Amino acid sequence: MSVTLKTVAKKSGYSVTTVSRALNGHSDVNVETRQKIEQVARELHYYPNRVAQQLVTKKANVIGLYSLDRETFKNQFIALMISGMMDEATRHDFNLLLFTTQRLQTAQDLINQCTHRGLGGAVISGLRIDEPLLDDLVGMDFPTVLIDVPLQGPRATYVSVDNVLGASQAIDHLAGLGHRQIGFVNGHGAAWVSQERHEGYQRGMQQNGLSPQPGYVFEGDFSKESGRRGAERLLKSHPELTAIFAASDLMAAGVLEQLQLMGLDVPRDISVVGFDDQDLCTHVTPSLTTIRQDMYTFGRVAAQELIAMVNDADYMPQHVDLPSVLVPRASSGPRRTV
Amino acid sequence: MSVTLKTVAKKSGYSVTTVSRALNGHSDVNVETRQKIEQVARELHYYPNRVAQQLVTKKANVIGLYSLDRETFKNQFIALMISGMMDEATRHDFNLLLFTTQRLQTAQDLINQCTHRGLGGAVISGLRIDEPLLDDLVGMDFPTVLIDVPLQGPRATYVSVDNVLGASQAIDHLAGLGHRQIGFVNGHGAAWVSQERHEGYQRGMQQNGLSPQPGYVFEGDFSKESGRRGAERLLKSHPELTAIFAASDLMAAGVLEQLQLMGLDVPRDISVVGFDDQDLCTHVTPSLTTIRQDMYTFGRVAAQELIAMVNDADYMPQHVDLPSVLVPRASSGPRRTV
DNA sequence: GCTCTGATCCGAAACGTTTCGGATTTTCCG
DNA sequence: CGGAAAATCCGAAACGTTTCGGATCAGAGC
Repeated sequence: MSVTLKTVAKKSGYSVTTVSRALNGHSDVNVETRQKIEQVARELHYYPNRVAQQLVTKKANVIGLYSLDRETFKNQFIALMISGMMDEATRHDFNLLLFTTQRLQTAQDLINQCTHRGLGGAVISGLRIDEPLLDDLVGMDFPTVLIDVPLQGPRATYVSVDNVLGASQAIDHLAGLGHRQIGFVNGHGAAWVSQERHEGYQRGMQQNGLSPQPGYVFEGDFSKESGRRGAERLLKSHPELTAIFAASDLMAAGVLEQLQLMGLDVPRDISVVGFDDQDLCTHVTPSLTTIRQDMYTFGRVAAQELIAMVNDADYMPQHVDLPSVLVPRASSGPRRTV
Repeated sequence: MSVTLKTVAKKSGYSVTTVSRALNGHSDVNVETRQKIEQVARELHYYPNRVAQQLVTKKANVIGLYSLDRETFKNQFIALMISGMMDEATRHDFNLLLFTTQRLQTAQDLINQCTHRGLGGAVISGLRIDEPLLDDLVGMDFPTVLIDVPLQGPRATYVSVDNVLGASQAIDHLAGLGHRQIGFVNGHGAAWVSQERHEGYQRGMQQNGLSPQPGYVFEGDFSKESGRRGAERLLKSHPELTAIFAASDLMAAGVLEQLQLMGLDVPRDISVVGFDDQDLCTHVTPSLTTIRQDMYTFGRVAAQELIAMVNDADYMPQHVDLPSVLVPRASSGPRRTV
């Protein structure tokens, strides 16, 4: 059968206890003994049974990623995040468990589910800002890291970029190119990042001495189609616009498509800036100027904070704002001088 | 603390054994007793501890996805597959574990690692065809499903599309549009799909009465950059080409870029067909005609076969060839009549 | 010589579940 | 009514690990 501590004990002539302590680096075992045991363990290809380990220590070396929005699986957002979490998890010898849920239960149920699946903590992605569960979550004694939803507690934190800053960087960039009438295609209001990016848009406009008119803002839903609709609507009612900032690359791609459909040349007639820096930025023509957020690092940092919490009950989790950087490409250019 | 079988037993007045059997639907427990116990369990919010369950039953309700090629995390390939696996896993009340490994060990080591992490079986993605581990894998008594690498055994199978057919569909499409000189930008030879698609290219040419010249084939590496190089090289040495088939969408995007750089109009001067049907097909201009393979279903089917193997030691795993379908878009058109 | 200390090892209990084998009670049938 | 069969329940062992509380022994200090 499989090789267990008992097998190693029998072969090496020591007791199960000693073998365990030797392999775990405890101090009360002779150095020669330890070496002999390690030797035998290696020969026998011994791996500790994580399940048994977990059962007794109750320290679950497992973290989970709870994804509430299945749509995100269609873009590379989630894949890069998973990639980052995985690297961090293997570095700490943790396992990474994945799951989704359609309908949400109470915070307590969610945590019960996690606990009994053996999770030590969870990263939750795709929560809506109006989720009632959110308020309860902060009080729970279960390590949690949220993605792009603000929450701070003794056992909970979140990671995001400074979306206000990111959006204002986009506006700074456009204003620097001479644009004064800048439209904004936002994501849906249930996402926290939408609120933040909207504020960033406003602040950016003001900082550059421009007046953000309410009519310059269109609320989309992060889909490409909504980007198209946004561009159409904004330009129909405000033909004076010379630039559009979209709160996601996908929507920006829709904007580009629609503008070209309307016979406008980007960036000669009108500039476009997106948000995220997904691969599609370089596939689209013209290539898309955007605000980059590094999703791989999102995953790493989230996993890092989570693991720190799991390993140390007293660890005070830190909120991390990752940097957002402007990536200039071909879709933005100087304002056309009439 | 946490509520266990013992808690329920004490509260309900029955023994741990009976509670366990009641909750698991065994027949030797009175229907009234069962109801009473279920009632108590519900009141107490009892969830069985999966870890303890796993330890004793040894039936691990956990499957894993082993990803060997980190690059795939950059495209949506893997995300969709994960999504499909997840749905199938939750449907069967299985957990989904994720991990990668940089360097490969022996098949035995790999399986040991999996087993001791509590995995009941694994989906392996990104294996190279020349991987020495591959030969050993077929003999192992560990449920395995490979993605896009052929392997059949009592405890192993693979899922893929019929890549020969897929590629020949692309050629049929182009030949049907009147093209006779069709170039081929392939992926690297270490991928099984490359060999298959190459054969499909040849077969497609022959079926349509065309002679596949060796010089019409360029070996890339699935990257966009290699698609650009491929287009450049092929057209420099064979300017008579009126169509190019690329073995992935990403390479096709590179081909498109290069062609436009060379002043050629797609599809007026030259047609392009890709493979995969990733989202970028619709972001690129002109939108990309391609051979669609449904990665979400890849994941579902892979998980399905795997779970069947885990649940039933006698289950004979089936190889599944998913359908490939041509998705005509704007990048392919009739051959230009001179 | 006697206790004390430190080094080294081990037995047994515990984690929460399933299951084997048996115990007890009830029902059924000739 | 006797006994077999069925229904219902339970004790104890097992899964593989960690850890608590010793046990043993050598050497040190007096």
